Amino acid sequence: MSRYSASDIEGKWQAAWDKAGVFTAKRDETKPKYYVLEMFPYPSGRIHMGHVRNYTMGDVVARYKMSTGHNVLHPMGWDAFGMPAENAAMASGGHPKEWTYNNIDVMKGQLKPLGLSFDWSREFATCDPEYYGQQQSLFLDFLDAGLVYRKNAVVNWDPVDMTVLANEQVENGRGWRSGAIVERKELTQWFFKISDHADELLDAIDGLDNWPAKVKLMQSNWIGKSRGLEFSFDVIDAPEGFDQVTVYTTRPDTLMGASFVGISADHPLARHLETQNADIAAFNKECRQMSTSEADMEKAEKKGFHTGLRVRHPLDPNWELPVWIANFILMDYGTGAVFACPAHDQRDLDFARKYDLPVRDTFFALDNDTPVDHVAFVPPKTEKVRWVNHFAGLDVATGEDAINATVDFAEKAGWGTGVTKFRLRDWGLSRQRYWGCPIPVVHCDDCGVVPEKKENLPIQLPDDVSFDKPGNPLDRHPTWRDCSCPSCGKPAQRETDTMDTFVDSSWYYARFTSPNSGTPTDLDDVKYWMNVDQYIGGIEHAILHLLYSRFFARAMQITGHLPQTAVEPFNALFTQGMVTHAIYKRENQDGRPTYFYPEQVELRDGKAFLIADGAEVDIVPSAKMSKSKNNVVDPVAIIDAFGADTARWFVLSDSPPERDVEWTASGAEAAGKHLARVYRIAAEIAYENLAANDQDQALLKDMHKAIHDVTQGVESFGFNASIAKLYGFTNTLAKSKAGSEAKRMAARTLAQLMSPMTPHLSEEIWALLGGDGLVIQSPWPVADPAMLIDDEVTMPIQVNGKRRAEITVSKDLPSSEIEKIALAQDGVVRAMDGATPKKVIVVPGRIINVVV
RNA sequence: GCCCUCGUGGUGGAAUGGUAGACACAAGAGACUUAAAAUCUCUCGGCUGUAAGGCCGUGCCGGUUCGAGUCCGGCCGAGGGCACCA
Repeated sequence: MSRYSASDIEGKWQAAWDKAGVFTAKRDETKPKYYVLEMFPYPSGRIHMGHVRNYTMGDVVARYKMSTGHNVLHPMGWDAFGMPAENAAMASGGHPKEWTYNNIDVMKGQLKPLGLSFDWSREFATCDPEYYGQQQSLFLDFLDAGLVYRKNAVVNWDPVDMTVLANEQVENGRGWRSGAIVERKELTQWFFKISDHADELLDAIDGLDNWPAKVKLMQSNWIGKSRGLEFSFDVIDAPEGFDQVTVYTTRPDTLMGASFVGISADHPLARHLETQNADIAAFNKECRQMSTSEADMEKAEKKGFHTGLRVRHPLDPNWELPVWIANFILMDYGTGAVFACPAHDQRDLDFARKYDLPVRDTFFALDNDTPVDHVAFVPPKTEKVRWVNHFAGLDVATGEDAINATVDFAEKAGWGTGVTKFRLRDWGLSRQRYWGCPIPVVHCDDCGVVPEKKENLPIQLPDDVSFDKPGNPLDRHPTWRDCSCPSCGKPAQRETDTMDTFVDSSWYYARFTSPNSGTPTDLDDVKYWMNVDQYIGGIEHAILHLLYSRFFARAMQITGHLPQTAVEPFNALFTQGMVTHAIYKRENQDGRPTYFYPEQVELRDGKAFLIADGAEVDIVPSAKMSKSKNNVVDPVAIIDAFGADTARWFVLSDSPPERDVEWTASGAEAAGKHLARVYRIAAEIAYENLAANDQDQALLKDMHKAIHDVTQGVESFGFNASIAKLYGFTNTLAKSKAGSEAKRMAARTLAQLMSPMTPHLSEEIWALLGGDGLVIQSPWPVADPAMLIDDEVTMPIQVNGKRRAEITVSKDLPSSEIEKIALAQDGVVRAMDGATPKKVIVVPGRIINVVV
């Protein structure tokens, strides 16, 4: 009997699957289709544990669905545009294209040995001209349908490198290369009109039954529908054209607590004032010297500048409020102006205290005049509150009524309007970078912005570009921009901006259904395959990627690229947790950190020491694995040492799939040992002589329980639970009596139940035990419900909630009998200490609780 | 700062409101072996007790309940997202 050797069997079975063509998806109207998709990877260079975890989970689902009679589509491709390729080109002088395709080769070579059930015939990379050409075609259709438009928007601008920076390239307000203080700069950019669909995208969340609740909540919050009041303050001694300042508030009930009006530094009034007043100009400039990241803005010190202007309170013409420019007010949300109520908003309160502005109480206790001192006090929807308003005096109402009453009053009096607003902003897709999909439009002196003709697509990226200086090389390419106007034919210039890489990943799922189609999608194919039945990916994509994809599905439906039935792209979503690892770092003298790889570090007594110099380094526990932090772990070593099945089994074991998992090196070896044990047990069974017709009932019962539990685990993404049951079933099998037909059948069933997780080993032992054909093509075993019921149940007995004894009784025994037996138990009698029970709770089959 | 999530033995984790710690890892003891590896068996939350048993225990404080790891409120800590990282 030979030892288990992964390297001997894994290649063999992968070849067998290829030969049988089991993973090549073809339309087949006679079978139910099942489309399982994992978020495709960015080709960063090497696969990491997160990829292995993600694709193994998808593979389990895909293989399980194949076994249950589905026609499965399980494709794989590459999200291949993006900044790292340009960064690499700048750092080491290569070309982004070469870097990207090399990485794809390497990573595909690393993925292949895992034996994943991908239909590789559908593979594409988003940087393939065939793909981004179709994306340009989609863009033109969206443009035609009014789903895209141009407007000004701010970007992070590095004044030294003269280039646009991504938020991640801004470090403490400075450009990552030049170290220059970053400025905000306005550029004309392209936008998708996602906000037109805000309400619908929000409403449709309710129908996403198989999405995680937290993702739905995050999306809802992100879309951020709010009801509020929009109204204007009259400006006293207003500058020409600025008679009023319009504000939006979701808390009109706090209007009597107003203490000042705040406007954004980008507000038209602020922009006007800075032309009149150098101090205001300086303050606004300071406000604009801030990253565009919302987190940075919110964390920055709250600062303001009194404009000297005053406005009249709408409820009291004699009440004047000062107008301040404040650095925390976003021009992009609402009207770019707010009224501040420091009594009920922490940020307003901080601001008021800093600049010595009044704090006016608006809410009071029901029975006395004590103000509600809670700064973030939101009146409860259903309970009544006492609050100050100027149209009805001190009044009592529920919070909701208070808000509605103010809106009603404002509308009737004619100084305000109840409006619905969304936090969701339109999606800016323009990027001033080379390695992305060119936006297929032309700028003509006579005709303005003109869409490129479809027959000229794809507009391909030029290969002869240099990355020796920062900025977009398309801008400085000698000839690429030159073209003729698609409308008038005169010499014109191409747009040099490329598309946000989120565009690429917003429709790839549809392209996988017909990757070679001459149009973005083939209608027959999308009708058959869409929607994605199960989408699996990282929780870090919970908002942007998923929301953009949902928008794209709608836009593609409007433009006829998806059928009416495919409004939502993903029927079910599973968000896996991240693979995390400690970060080892050391602060340099200039304050910037240096990161070290795990293998450069030695761990002693919970501290980390750099092997090179023996000195201690800082440990940041449990952070997302990230290339830039050097805390990635390479799974290839594990695959090489133990085989694919071990790596797969290992990443599925122990941790619940949705939870983050801290990577530790131990454990892979144990997984390998277990698989070797399974092989050994199966091989022993295969060579046993069969005794006559021996039915091992206990073994069969456990087999049916295993079928039930493993199936349930796989169906509900409880892979760790499935594996725990498989361990238990393996132990039962190992200890069961040799030579029974039942044992052989149980071993074959074990092979089937393990096959989604360890497909190679399963094929091997399936064949060893005389299974028919390939295990991947065998129908999934079905549990016999009769075998799942135990005749006897063990029930704990509690006295006042503390466990004192347990009894084993027939499952059909009436509660009154159970109660009698329970009360007679030694432990129960002792705990009751002579008292008579007040109450005895018997939960049949579960527990008995005696209350004394 | 805002939105979201998580917190259980030495470790990963299990537990439809019903026996907390399943299943594993690590550790310890033993069997086999000349020896080692491999394999197999046993022990394994803390305190206490010869034992039977008892007390404590799911980040902290409080609440609901016959019964709370689970539900509710408030804290503390860690992680993810915050629109140009993918």
